[in-house]
Amino acid sequence: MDDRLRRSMPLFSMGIVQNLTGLTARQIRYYEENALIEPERTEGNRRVFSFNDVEKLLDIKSLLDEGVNLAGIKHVLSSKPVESNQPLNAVKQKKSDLSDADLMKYLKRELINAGKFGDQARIQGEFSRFFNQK
Amino acid sequence: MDDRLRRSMPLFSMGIVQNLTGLTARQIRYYEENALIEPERTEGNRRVFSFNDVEKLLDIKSLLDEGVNLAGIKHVLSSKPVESNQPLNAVKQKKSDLSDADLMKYLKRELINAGKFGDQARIQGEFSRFFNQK
DNA sequence: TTTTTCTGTAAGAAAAACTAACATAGATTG
DNA sequence: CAATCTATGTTAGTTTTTCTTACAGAAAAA
Repeated sequence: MDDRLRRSMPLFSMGIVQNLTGLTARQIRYYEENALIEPERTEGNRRVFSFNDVEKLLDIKSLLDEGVNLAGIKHVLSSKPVESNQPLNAVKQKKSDLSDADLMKYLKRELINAGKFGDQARIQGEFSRFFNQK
Repeated sequence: MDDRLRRSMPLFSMGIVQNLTGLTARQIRYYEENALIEPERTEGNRRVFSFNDVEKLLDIKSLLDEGVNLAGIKHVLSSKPVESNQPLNAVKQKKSDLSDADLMKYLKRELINAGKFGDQARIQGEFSRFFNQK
């Protein structure tokens, strides 16, 4: 639960994600169009990506490099060890009587265990993916 | 080292940081103006904040809540990495341009918060700092 | 060959972010 | 007390970033 929330928290803007992944905006939007990712939106309709999204984009990238097409990638991703494919909205639904502010507090509280990020045990996790790009 | 890179990596746009910290853009810019943080810039001059920046902003926020002024906060932040090991004299030396009152506030705060900041945060890493705010 | 897939590019619009300037309540200082 | 300083709000005008939509084309698939 903690993990799912943390990973689906909207954090990164389009520009950042382009830098992080090396993908173009066009590609990223196309993958969204094909339901491979579901970034949140700001009030003004700007995309905001989560760890989950970025991680998926990196997966997509490397699978594309291997010659897998989008249809194949979609299958690979959907059969991936769950963690969380759920966008924040799904969580929001469950807590439907919470205001956004309350949800924020809730998230922050729930994310106490985010220290896992630094753990050796999670060396395959998203952080190493972000920062050990080759 | 790897850690330092990660923590100083530019990741977050202004809007995200406002959400993450609850501070206004005006405040954030003002703190930068006063050299409390040094976010990177995009080619187009937009700020891009690191984990470090966000963490500092959260520190600033909670110190402000405690009544410490920016001058005091500046000193607290600059001495933070070694806060618990630093002998009083060294602190006093470093803070020679602080008024006695400010120094008093600073010291009091250090005592009161001896455990709040450092320990848990140091163990769990920056993420818990982000999301464990109250 | 024809169609589909994936990405590029361009145009126009809107959001987000920037700087600079002025305003001000609450502290601090003389 | 008056003057100044601090920290933040607000507004205006500008620039950057992002958005959608549409058209184009190479490569792969049918």
